[in-house]
Amino acid sequence: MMSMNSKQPFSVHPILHEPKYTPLHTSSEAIRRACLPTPSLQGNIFAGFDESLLQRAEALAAVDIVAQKSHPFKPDATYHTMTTMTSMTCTPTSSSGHLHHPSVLTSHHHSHHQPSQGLEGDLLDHLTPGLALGAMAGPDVCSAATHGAHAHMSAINHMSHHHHAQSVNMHAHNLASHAGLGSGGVEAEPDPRELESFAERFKQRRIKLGVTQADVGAALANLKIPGVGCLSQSTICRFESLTLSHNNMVALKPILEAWLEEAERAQREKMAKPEIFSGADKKRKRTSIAAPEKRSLEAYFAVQPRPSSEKIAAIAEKLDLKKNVVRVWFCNQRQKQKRMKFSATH
DNA sequence: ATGCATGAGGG
DNA sequence: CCTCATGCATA
Repeated sequence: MMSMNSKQPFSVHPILHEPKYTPLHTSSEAIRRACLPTPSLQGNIFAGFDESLLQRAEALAAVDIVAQKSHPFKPDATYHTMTTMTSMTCTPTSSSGHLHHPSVLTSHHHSHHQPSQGLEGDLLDHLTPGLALGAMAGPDVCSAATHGAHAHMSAINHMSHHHHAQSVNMHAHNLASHAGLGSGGVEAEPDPRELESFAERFKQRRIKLGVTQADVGAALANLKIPGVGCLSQSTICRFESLTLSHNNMVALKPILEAWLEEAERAQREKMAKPEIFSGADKKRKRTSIAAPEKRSLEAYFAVQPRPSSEKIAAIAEKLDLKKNVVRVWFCNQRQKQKRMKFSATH
């Protein structure tokens, strides 16, 4: 009977949506650009001979894997997994599919184009790839069920069926830092070190409270902070591990900080309010790109992080993957690369 | 903890 | 189509 879930973040941020709401953006943007390896150049350069480069990259990748083990299976494994509508322990599986957000910053620029090339007859023979990936994790600290020690108010509050906007964006909390900008300085510095230490402290205090990452995400809605809904376990996890973009980290920090204080305060008064949700919706599918294909993609990415649509199609065909899968893979790879570059720089 | 996916927003 | 912030599904 009650199958509505609780997490649903919506509410599109009324506030935070300024042209560039935070000074951070500015600086981060600048940083981003600085990190970029001359995009325009790349385009030109590769336009000329990317084909051969790709072939070589592929060959290299192939060679590399030869030494690996064998993998008798097929590359692309897109599994389906029907719905397991069982309500998990504590996963508040969100109700409707997805919700998205207005994004906190959204500032970009970009002007690149595609040279559009032809295909190449590369020899993608990933013979026996074999992946010996070890998924380490050590102590699974994040189990699902946990004591629900949240704040006092309950959680669920809404149940809209439409996936629609959510927004967890917060915005501006300008940290008037001491950046010495004189007047009008809208820039503030997020200071990576600060964030890092905060993330660490956050995690520890969270654990001390006996709350899971998922719990934190769901509990955020209780804070009723304007423009802030709940967040997923993934996001909380990424925050703690600093695997979010710098801007994202900066934006989330004040929110999580607020939650932490509220949670600790609530604990003091011994209040517990377990949230139990149940709900089953549609399952999303997650394509699994096999190791050999992944290696090929990485090889392509190395020479051309932003392949044209045509090239993507060609690669997709070669690897026997859906074009969209390949496109998304490149998008995600770019995001990842960006984060890595940032952390490497700081 | 992460991989692949969705979608808003901007061009 | 891209970038970004996020999330479901998974390993």
